Amino acid sequence: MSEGAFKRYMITSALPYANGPKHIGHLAGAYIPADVYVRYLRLSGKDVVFVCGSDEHGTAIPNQALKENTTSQAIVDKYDAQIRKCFVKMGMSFDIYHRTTEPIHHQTSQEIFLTLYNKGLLTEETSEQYYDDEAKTFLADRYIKGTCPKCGHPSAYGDQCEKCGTSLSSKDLINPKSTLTGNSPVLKLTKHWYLPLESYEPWLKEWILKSHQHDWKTNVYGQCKSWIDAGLQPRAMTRDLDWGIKVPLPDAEGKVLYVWFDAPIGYISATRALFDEVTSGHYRFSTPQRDFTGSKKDDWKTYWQDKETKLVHFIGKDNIVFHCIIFPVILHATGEYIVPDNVPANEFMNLEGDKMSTSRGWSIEMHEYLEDFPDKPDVLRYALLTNLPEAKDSEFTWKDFQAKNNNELVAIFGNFVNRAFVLTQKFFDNKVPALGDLQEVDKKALADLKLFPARISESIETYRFREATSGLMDLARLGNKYLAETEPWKLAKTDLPRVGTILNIALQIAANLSVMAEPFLPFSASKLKTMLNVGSTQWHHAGTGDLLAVSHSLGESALLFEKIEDEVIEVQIKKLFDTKKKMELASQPAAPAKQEVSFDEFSKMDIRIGKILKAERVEKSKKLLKLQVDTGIDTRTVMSGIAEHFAPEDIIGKQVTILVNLAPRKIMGVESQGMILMASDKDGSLKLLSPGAETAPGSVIS
RNA sequence: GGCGCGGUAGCUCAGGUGGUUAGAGCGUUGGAUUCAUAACCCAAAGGUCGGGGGUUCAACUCCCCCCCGCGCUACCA
Repeated sequence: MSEGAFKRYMITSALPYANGPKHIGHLAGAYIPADVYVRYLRLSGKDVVFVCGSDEHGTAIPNQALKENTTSQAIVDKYDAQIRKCFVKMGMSFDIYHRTTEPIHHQTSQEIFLTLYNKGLLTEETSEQYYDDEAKTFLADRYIKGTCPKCGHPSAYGDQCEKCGTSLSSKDLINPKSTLTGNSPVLKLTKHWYLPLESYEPWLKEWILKSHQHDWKTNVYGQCKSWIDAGLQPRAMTRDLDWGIKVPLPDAEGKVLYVWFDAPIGYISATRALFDEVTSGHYRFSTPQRDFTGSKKDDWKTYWQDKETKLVHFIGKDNIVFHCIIFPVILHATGEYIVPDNVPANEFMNLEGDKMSTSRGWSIEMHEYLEDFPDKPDVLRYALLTNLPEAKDSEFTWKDFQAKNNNELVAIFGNFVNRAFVLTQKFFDNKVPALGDLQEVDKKALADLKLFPARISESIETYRFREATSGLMDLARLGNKYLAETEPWKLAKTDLPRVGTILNIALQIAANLSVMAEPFLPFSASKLKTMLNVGSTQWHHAGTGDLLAVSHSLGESALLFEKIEDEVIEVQIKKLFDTKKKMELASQPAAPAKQEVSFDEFSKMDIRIGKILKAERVEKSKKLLKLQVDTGIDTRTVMSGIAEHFAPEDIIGKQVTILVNLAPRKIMGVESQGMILMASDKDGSLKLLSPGAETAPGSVIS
């Protein structure tokens, strides 16, 4: 459908899962592009509602609560607050940021579930599933490990063996264990309600494969086609869990709606909550970005049920099936709702050569960035926008971030604006000078300027945000080039009116930048408007050379962007590696157990407390220290490979554990008579084993 | 394993339906300039478009095979 066919826009960004902090990859995937799109639509005078909210159900929430030793509610409260705050600081212009734990969402989800149920569109099925008695919960396949029946790999997951690649069902596993408690789970009967996706295949084929073949992105279309061609299966819409939305049926005790059933409905609930709040005046979650005066409580329906509404979901590629197949089928099946016009899913953004992962400590989390760069949300927006993973996975590096800031935002955009301001202050008392006769170069600049709004619009409307962003920067380039060609600073002494004409045009370009930058760099655009002493201007006014009237007084000038020094970037890179190392230490499993030994074998070892009397480096050796140790029995020489971990002077006088009856051995020409015992930490560092309190040398360890 | 998306200059990436000398930004080198946050402006160098076959007057683009990365399948944007 063409743009003109729609009366209003309903825009959603993927609901972030409130089980942990979100990182810049999430911003690049579903948030910044959506915000640019929405800000552009608003500037263009379109009727648009933009919603998001925290996704707070699902099994991972109680699991995270277990990990942090708290309640599920506390987990979602914590991360909802954190994510919410970060989005505000990043300039995300949601009309509402809601929560799926809110009653209105429970109500909406249950209503939709019941609509499907009452229409007879859900099927009931009873099956056996593994149950963990101690955790009192049914176990998803991912939470069961056991021996692979094919290759014998001892820790295959319930859904697939990672060693041989066979896809499994948890019931195939030999000796299954719950990953939550380590217990052997038991099989229990349980009833669930399924959505028979396969019966919507004809409709999906018509809707996606035929009507959206050319306007959906290839990655999205291909993924959908793959699902549809493979043949769809019934999918359970309920789960056995005590955290979530109760299944609204009499015989459904202890069952909740599947999180992927309720989460997308969160978009609808959020819209409902928005209109509740703007009509009642009680603002809890909404931050309306436009005037909703005259709206009615029921207006949310227009945005979700009227065919003239254009619905667009911004998501990451991992969510494609839910937003393109399952949720649309739910919406379609109700017979009441519209389905998305487009789902411009992005691929993933990598970081410094590796996948982003919060659990592996390899990410830049929103709150961390904002703590370190509190006044630079636009710089991150820009760095992400110019490198969005629109067609394939992309790569974020700190050096690139610095270069984008220093070479583009500062050197091209900020610098152009500054040049125009400084010259105007110098020669025209900070007032917009009059426009005289136009020369070829002026006409050319104005003609070029005129092309920008349409060019950038075109990119945004076809979801090419990277291209749109570079279009904006090209406008600043145009400004710089214009100044370089006209060289007003040379003419000041001979032809001031001519200088006025040039600066008038330069300032008009700056004013255009303040309008067209708004979707991309909202904070800087607003700062620039203050500098120009102008209010907001609609998109369709841009492209002209009369945004500023002659003699209009400019406001106080300031630098729009500032350089980021090398040291600042080095700190960030170091921080990244430090965090990664910390997480590795915390998550690395211990080495597997060694073979069993008998007590007799163990008691052959003569392990004692000793005291280091002397320690010196061994020449020509990097690793060895030559130690004199008081073993209680005697004083003996021990060669120990610890020179990379301890300085000799630091360990003199330390009590250690020593194996005294190890066969002597010549090392670097010196006979070593025993072995100092060490703990080798996960990062490879060594730790001395000392008694908890001063102990007499020679004390036997058993 | 099956399926999907990618593999294009030193780096990060564009190249909708095959059509003149394959593009941008950054980086590099050279020039010009000094109003400006040592910034801007101009120019050049730099690519057997992952590898191999095929279709065609013509292939980065279409088809087949192989290699590599990522994703989905299997609740992280």
